[in-house]
Order: sequence, then structure tokens, then C-alpha cells
Amino acid sequence: MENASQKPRDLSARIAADIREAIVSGRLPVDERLPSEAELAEQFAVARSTVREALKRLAAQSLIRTERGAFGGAFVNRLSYAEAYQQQVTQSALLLGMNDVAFATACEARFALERACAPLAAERRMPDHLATMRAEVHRQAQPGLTDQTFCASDVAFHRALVDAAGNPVLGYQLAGAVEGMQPLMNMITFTARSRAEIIAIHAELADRIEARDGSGAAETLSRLESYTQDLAQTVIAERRARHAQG
Amino acid sequence: MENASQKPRDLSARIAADIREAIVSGRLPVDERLPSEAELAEQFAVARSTVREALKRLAAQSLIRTERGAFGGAFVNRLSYAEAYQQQVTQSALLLGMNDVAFATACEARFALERACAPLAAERRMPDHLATMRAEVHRQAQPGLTDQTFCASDVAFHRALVDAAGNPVLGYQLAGAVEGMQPLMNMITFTARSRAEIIAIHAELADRIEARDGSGAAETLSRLESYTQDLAQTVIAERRARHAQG
DNA sequence: GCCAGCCAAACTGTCTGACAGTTAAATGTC
DNA sequence: GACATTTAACTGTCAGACAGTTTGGCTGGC
Repeated sequence: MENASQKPRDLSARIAADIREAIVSGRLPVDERLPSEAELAEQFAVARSTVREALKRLAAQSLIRTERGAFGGAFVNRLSYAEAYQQQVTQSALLLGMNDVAFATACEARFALERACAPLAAERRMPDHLATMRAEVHRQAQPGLTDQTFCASDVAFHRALVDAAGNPVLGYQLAGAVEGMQPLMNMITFTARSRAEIIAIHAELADRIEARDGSGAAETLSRLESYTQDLAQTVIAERRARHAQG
Repeated sequence: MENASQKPRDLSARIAADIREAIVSGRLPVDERLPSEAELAEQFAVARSTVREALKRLAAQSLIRTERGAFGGAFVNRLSYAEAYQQQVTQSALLLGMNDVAFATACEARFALERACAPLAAERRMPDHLATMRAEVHRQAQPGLTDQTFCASDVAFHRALVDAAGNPVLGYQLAGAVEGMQPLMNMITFTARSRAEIIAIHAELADRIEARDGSGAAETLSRLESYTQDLAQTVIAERRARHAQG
């Protein structure tokens, strides 16, 4: 472990890269305990603070966890779906938010991916998935919802659809597409009329999933995509008009 | 910025969470310079080393970059597609590798997502996408390729397909599904016969993309999925037999 | 023999103070 | 005015210290 590989200029980055490589390659198995900070400092011939910075980098990526006390230290961490899911959502949201990705592009990607779930969801949906979808549709029909709450319920509805596909890997991949897009979706203002339309489409989607009609569900998703795109265009046009005027 | 929020026990984690929140919420815009480490240490009333650990955590997530020298410091980093893409790949590979996800599950997710690209790719493919696909098919037919090289070419082929869809968000989301699965795919041994079969399917896929036949391409992908699943099952069965015997 | 309570050891987390290296801008020099 | 030089504001690294936490072994009483 004494070799300090090539590229990065900073020692702490190099050391982090070294250990990361050992973990990713499987040379350090899950739950393996790394040497103590003092030992690592000696092995890499650096100060303990430098080792600590390296370990914090790895901790930030959930590659290791640290425990205090005797026989504590840094352990290779099993990346759980829950952690990966959360990181996926925030990273996607950040990517979309910081690069001002066109709404159309993000929307197209999101629905393309969601359509990929439709056949599996129709085939495997369980009663509780349907129940969640119905409940969220019902919630969306409540008067007095803020746009944000409406969007949150929208996400929960689609999340149930994805879950219904019964494939955790798919669920993880879609986290970014569905939940990571929420900040973008939040920028849309939903009139009563547009809410009604969306709710109708959601209800139809639930029906088709219940009827195990995968391709029908995919078609419904396509309609929802077009409608969402239209809505967004209207909002953007209005905003532009206001800007030009005010 | 003096408030240290709630949950995590460690100061450096708390401070990192504080700053992260400020970035994600947009309160700190892209390319904004954070206060110097000494100033942050004063504001949070901790030592500089603690601040440094917090900053390293953020750097590991590409939320900030640091520059040395006068007027250097930590700057809010724009998360580029390339960075996000890379993180996506390693995180997916890690998730799959550490949770010994069933090959069938990962494979199903991967092809479901890839089929989602087919219609868009067929519609928008440019000459260079087709050229890349053809070139990789050709490379795959070379004799003497190791399984790893064959897999790498396979990934490049599918990557071209995804790129052809012309949607960077989709491309980013699929990075995990396609490239992140490579370690799992590498576990399959490809006989000459199975390579020939895969190459034939790839060629057909390229044909259909060229012919702008999206649904045909999706069907071909389904065939490739079945064949890959069969191959994997055979490999797993053989491996089991060898284990039982030896 | 057994249990409670205590203590030492092995860790991580944090602090202090120092110095080296790097870079942009201010300053001086011709 | 162009060019070399200093200076100041940073980050990166180091060394040594101490506090807090947890485990395991030890000790003494019963």
C-alpha cells in the first residue's frame, strides 16, 4: 500500500485515490478494517492530518465508515441501495440545476426511462403499489394544494410506478430521472385545469397498470409527456413575455 | 453561516452539511468563492483542520474545487456531465458489486433502459454514431480478443447507441446501467459461438438504427437480453457444477 | 465461580502553531 | 512603458498535544 499512484497533485487526493482503487477493485472487501490513521500515516509517510483528509474524501462517497473507540477505525462500507439512491437524487438534481438543462431535454429523458418500467410494472405490480398510486391521485385532487405539494405527490405517484416494476436496480437508476427532476418540475405553475388533466392521465395510468396493460401504460406515459412539455412551454413563454415587458 | 445544523455528530460532517446545503439550495451560486479556510474556521468557531476536513468532503463530491495561491480558495464547482458521468459509473459498479445483485436483475434493468433509447436513437442517429457501432462490431469479430476486451468493445458499441439518442441527460442516466455493469459482464466467458451470435445481433441492431426502425431496434435489444441471460445462466450453472465437484 | 466496577489501551476527533509552496497583484527598476 | 521583484493571501503539509469513546482485561468482593 506504500505506492502513491500518479496524477493528482495533492497528497491527500493521491492517498484517497489509492485506497479507493483498493476498495473498488475488491482488494479490500466489505467490512474490512483499514489500518489506523497513525499506521496509514506511517505507511504513506505523511502526517496524520493528511491521512484524515483522504479518509474524509472516501467517507463523503460512502466508501468507508468510521467508528470511534478501541478497535474502531475506518471500515469498508457496503453501499446500500438507500444511500446510493439518495446520492443519485442529489447528484441528478445538481447536474440539472447547475447546467440549466433545457426542460424539454430532461423531460424527454425522464419519460423515456419511465416508459421502460411500464411493461415490468404492469406485469408485477402488487396491491400496495396500486393502492399508493390511487392514494396519490386522490391527494392530487385535493383543493388548496401548493404547486410544490402537488409536485411531491406527483413524484410519489411515479415512484410507486417504478417500484411496481420490482427491480431495485431499475429503481435506483430511475431515482435521478424522477426525483432528481423535481426541482425543475417545481418551476411549473399548475392551474386548476392542468391539474385536472394530469390527474385524469394518472388515473388512466393506474387503470392500465391494474389491467396489466404494459404497452397501454407506455402510451399513457407518452401522452403525459406531451402534456407536460406543452405546459412547460406555456409557462416559459409567459415568463419570457413578462420579462420582455417588465 | 454560523449556525451548525442538527444531526451528524462530527463537527466536520456538520460543517460540510451546512455548506452543501447552501450550494444545493443555490444560495451559493456556481463559481462563487467561499471564505478562506481561516475565515470559515473563525465563523464556525473550529480549528482550520476541521474546516479542511469538511471541504475535502465537499471536494470529493465535486461540489467545490480549490485553487492555490493568492485569491485562490474554494469555489463552488459546476458539476459537468463528464464528472457526473464518471461518478455515476463507479457508484453503479460499486452498488452492483457490493450487494451481489443477481445478474438477471441488473441485466433486466440495463436492457429495459437501453430499449428506452432505441426510438430516439433511431430517429436522431448521425453518421458518426453508426460508424462507431460498425467499427465496434468489426472489432468484436477479431480473433484473439480476451473476454475483457470483447466486453469493453461491447460497452463502446452500446455507448454509441445511447449517444445516438442525442439526449445528454439520458446518456448520463444510462452510464450506470451500461458501463457500471461491465464488471458483472466481465464475469461471463464468451465462447467463439456466443461471440458470433452476439456480433450478429449487434449488426442487426446497427442495421435497424440505420433504417430508423426504432421499434425493430427495441425488439433486437430484447433478443440480445434473452441471449445474454441464457449465456449467464449457463456460466453460472457450470460454475456451480465445478464448485460442487472440486 | 461469578459479577460489578474500575482501569488501561487503542482508537478517532479536535486544537494549536508552524512552515513550505503557489499565485496574483503591488511595487520598484530601467 | 515593459519587465523584474517583492509582498500578501492563500492552500497544503507537518508535528505534537489532548479530549472523548469504546473494548477488554483485571481486581476485589461475595
